[in-house]
Amino acid sequence: MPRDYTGLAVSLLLLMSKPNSEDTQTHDLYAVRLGKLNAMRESECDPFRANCEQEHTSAQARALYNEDEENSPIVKVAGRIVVFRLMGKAAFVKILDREGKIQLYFRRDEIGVEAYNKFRKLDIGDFIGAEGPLFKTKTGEITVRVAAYSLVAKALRPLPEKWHGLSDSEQIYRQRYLDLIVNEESRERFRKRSKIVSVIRRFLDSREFMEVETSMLHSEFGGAAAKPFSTHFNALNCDFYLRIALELNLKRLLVGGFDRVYEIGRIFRNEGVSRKHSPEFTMLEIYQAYSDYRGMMELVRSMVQTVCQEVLGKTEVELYDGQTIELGGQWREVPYKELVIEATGDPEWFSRSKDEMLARCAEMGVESNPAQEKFEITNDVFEKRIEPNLIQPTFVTHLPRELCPLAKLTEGDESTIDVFELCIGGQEIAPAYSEQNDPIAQRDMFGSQAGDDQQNVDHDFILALEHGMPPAGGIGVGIDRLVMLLTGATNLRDTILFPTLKPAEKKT
RNA sequence: GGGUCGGUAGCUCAAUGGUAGAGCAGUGGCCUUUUAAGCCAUUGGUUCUGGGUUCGAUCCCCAGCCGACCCA
Repeated sequence: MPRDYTGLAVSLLLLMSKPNSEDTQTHDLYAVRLGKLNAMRESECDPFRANCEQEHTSAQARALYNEDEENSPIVKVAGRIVVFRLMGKAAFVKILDREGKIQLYFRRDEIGVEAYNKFRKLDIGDFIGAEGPLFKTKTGEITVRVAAYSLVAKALRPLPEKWHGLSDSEQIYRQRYLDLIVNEESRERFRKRSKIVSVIRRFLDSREFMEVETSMLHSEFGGAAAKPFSTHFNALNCDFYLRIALELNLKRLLVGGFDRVYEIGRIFRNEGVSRKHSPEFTMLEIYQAYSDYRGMMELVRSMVQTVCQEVLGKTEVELYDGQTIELGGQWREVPYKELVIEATGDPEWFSRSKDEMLARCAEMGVESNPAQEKFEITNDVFEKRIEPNLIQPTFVTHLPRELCPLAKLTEGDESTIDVFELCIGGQEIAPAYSEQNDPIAQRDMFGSQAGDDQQNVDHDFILALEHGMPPAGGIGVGIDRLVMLLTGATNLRDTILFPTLKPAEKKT
């Protein structure tokens, strides 16, 4: 008994509307394929088989080839048809599996007339399994000479164009699966992303860090300066925020005695989207007790070098604009103030008045809002004139204390904090601190930052600090940006499988 | 949020103020080592949506939707 009455009904409709289906043709690609599917069902050939053995991936099969073709091993492969070249009584087909493509050669005199005629009706996009010995074609391509095959899953929709792939960025994001099928560089980029994350885990595990998962729903938002998304918890009848950082919970774990913790997780910031910003993105935060920002320098350098070496096989990265970044060896280290003085050409910059700073900004073509504080104006200079030029890996150290309320002050210079910002390829990749563990200083810092709005002070976090937190170094690494760097992607969304988009208009 | 550009066949793209075209995909035929296979024939369109100008708009104008890029 047919399970799919809808399919049956549609096929009946098709039969009724196309009495001479032999010589009429329909232009609707979906209907054509649905017709083939129903014809298969009628001939007791299941177009969606329960399973199919894939004994060899495309790469494994190819590796089994040897020159003695007479005694070639039999391989069993399975995948989606992406190339279909029919040449009368023989055909070349390429299938795509998780490791790539492999070519299959079908001959009518080898698989039999009946099987061959069924084979001819297959479509690009269908999944098949096939087995047979290996041989090399005239042009030297290792190919499976198919002895037997079976359709395992029918595709009812056509794939995008085989040569140009999918180029409409909207469709690439909305129907990522199509992008992954037809755009090899995209497939490769996401494989690399996965590998990057797994190497990071192995690296941190080898240094005895413990991976944790902390809550995403927060009743206070903190740990960063960003606007949160809000949501509502019905059962508790209260509002929550989606987390904007991992920081405060991980430090609570330091208080709790987990000396080395990290979390790789999604965080959410209710701000604009751009080439470098996404409302949800993946953050790695690492906290190590009995360390400080200098310890984090060694950690992150070693981690990035390990990841790069294992994922790319070298420590050199090429940017999309042709520039080369060398990630090997030691990295440059330079204080923030030094870079600002260099960029403004003013050794007395930090003792200038606000008006003098604004005047210099105007000269340099840096737009700055006069309502801002001096440290904010200075940071405009940093973000617009300095950061974009930090192509080779650079630790920018000793930022002004106002820029981060959660770090320790530098001994001997209370205007700066014990932090660095790692910049590579003109982008901020990772900020790291000697974490503030003095609850009194932390409360003061929150207070001065929050101003009159005391609601922004996370009292529960202060309470945790009051129980004592060991000295620690902490670092946050933007995974998406690291992936951008290592894959040469020009856009953050190209590193995110399903980037946030407005819902498409509903079509029926 | 502001500016610029784009939306045409399933996909990649042309074109025009006067009945919208190609390549790929599809369909039918030829073809037993192809490499974007080839050859012959052929189907396929709410030109994003809604207004306006016009005898006539896919094209010009306005608004909207969606996206990309740049700026904030």
